[in-house]
Amino acid sequence: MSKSIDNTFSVEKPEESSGFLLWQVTNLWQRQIKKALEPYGLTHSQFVLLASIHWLSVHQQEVTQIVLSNHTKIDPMTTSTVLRTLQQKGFIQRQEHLTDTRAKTVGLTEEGKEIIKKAVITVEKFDTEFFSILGNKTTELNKNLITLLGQQ
Amino acid sequence: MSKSIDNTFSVEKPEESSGFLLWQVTNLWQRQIKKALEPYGLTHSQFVLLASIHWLSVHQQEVTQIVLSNHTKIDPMTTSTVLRTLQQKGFIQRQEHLTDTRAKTVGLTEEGKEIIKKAVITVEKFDTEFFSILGNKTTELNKNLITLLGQQ
DNA sequence: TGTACATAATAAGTACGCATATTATATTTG
DNA sequence: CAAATATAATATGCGTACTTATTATGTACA
Repeated sequence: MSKSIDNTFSVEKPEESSGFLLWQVTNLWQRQIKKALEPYGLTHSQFVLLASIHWLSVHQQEVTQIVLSNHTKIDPMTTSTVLRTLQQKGFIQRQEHLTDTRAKTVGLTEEGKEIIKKAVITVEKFDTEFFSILGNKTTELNKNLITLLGQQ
Repeated sequence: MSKSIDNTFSVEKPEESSGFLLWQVTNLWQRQIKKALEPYGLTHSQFVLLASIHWLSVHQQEVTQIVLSNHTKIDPMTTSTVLRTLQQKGFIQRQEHLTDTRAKTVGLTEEGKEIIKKAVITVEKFDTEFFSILGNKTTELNKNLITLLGQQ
């Protein structure tokens, strides 16, 4: 009683696997946010790190690369690389940590502060638009995503 | 009536922006599926392309790189690059299209067929586990993701 | 028929995202 | 205190993911 010639796939439409959908939506979102950030000369990862530095600076004493990595879930190596780029661009400064000489304290420059404030507005606007098609289901989506993140 | 020292962010917890959540969940998923596919020596993109070639071969006459690109939403350049790797690994073969000499017809080798059948089982199992924490909310998530994909 | 436009594939280049390994320094524990 | 262990940052290298530009070929239409 085969429904099709081939039985490799357990679903008739592999396009409807959650993983495949998640991956495709993220790629779509990434592609679009990349465009939205173009005027600022920032990539998405650069934006996330700048925004997180800003956020953490307001709420925490010392912002190290590891703290940033944990907060953004960008792996430490990528964090290091991206931060160097941001330093070259003049948006952040890195100095030795006061007590832990292994660590580096990261902070925004004035230029960095200016650009991230504008970029955050752009990204928040973009995000609202991108997810607006869901209407009140957005909360539902967020809840499910948070649940999935909870798996670690 | 400021709730915090800084008002750059419109939400108190930027961690709860849909975009940021989506990106983080996808990164988590990618990291884990990478591990799940390790025994096959396949990356996720390679898996997606192999699975799509298999799927489309069963349902369509000629599978070209553009058809694959449209189906997977992997951009044409990346598709080209990844397919070359898959060819080197001996999982696919590329030959000139019968009527359109610009195009290349892509097909699985016997080895490719064997490995993708096993890999699909692994990935479907992984996906089920990864999203199982959502229980019956998975349908809800899929629906929302499909809606978002509909934006193009 | 020829010319404008579209399409398929790829070259070259930038930037993640992650794995593994290394260096330097902290911290823990016997 | 010294040895074992953990942690912070980075060098190196692979594999996407995408941009812009190029080559070659197909198609439409005046």
